[in-house]
Amino acid sequence: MEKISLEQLFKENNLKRTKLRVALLKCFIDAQHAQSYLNLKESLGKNVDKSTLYRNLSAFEEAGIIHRINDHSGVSKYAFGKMNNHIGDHAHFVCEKCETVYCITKLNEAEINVPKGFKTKNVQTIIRGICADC
Amino acid sequence: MEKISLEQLFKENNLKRTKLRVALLKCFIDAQHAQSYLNLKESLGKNVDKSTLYRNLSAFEEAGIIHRINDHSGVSKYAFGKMNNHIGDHAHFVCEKCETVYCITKLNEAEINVPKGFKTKNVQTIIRGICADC
DNA sequence: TCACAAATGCCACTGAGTTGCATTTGTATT
DNA sequence: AATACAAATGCAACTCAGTGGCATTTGTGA
Repeated sequence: MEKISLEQLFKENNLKRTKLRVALLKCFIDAQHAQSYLNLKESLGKNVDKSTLYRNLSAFEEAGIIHRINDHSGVSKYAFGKMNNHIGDHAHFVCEKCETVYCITKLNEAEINVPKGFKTKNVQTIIRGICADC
Repeated sequence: MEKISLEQLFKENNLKRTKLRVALLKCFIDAQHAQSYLNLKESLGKNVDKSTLYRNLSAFEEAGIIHRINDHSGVSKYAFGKMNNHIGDHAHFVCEKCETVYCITKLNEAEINVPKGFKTKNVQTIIRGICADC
């Protein structure tokens, strides 16, 4: 767990330091798991605007501050840190009981046999199972 | 490519043989790639009812005749055959240019390091890249 | 403190997928 | 073949995640 300077994050990415953004980043830093729009809205208080929140999530994602996770639940989840697009570098574990999404790093590289003529750019892996808490 | 008896499929799964279902199954048998709701509607003619089509897709999925694929595009795609839920058994290749989804079988087993206390049930893999046709 | 782009809030919209319900159709039985 | 009943269909209205337009507000650099 390394220390993060919010001010630096904003500066580096040409993002204005608004109250919502500070609160939002804190949510991500505090969160040990991936957060959905609803999780975040809950944490931030009910009076957060949907569009604004989604726009900030997109902005943060574009800046590489967070990454979006599709866990096949139908709602996107977001987690702190840049999604590394190299093969076998980043996987997501979805608990079938509590639906919590964990980011799993340093997954062994999987040798993927794609047919001739196909070019692999990146591989995303969803592992379903039961987490340690359940 | 093995021969498939439609009648048998219907019988085995207690599904009534309706015109739409026959046509729908033919779409899947003919299709070399995964099909979205819109693809199927296109193939079947515009006057197909949305609910009915979706209900049939669910019925076929439940019967194990087709499987649903989440390729992270926001729309589900469906392909003939049962999705095998064993680790490393079935992956999907999504072309970044034409958005076609290919089912890739016999992918080498990936050794997944999940943290202690986590129990893996199945692994789904999405490979993004460029297909042979693009 | 001024000026302006960027961010916000509100509202209406899109698009995938679902649900309730009345009508129709496939099939098993007489 | 006629019947009877469950299953399938068609239609309309709905849910829910996420987006887009636009007027207002706010952060920041000059």
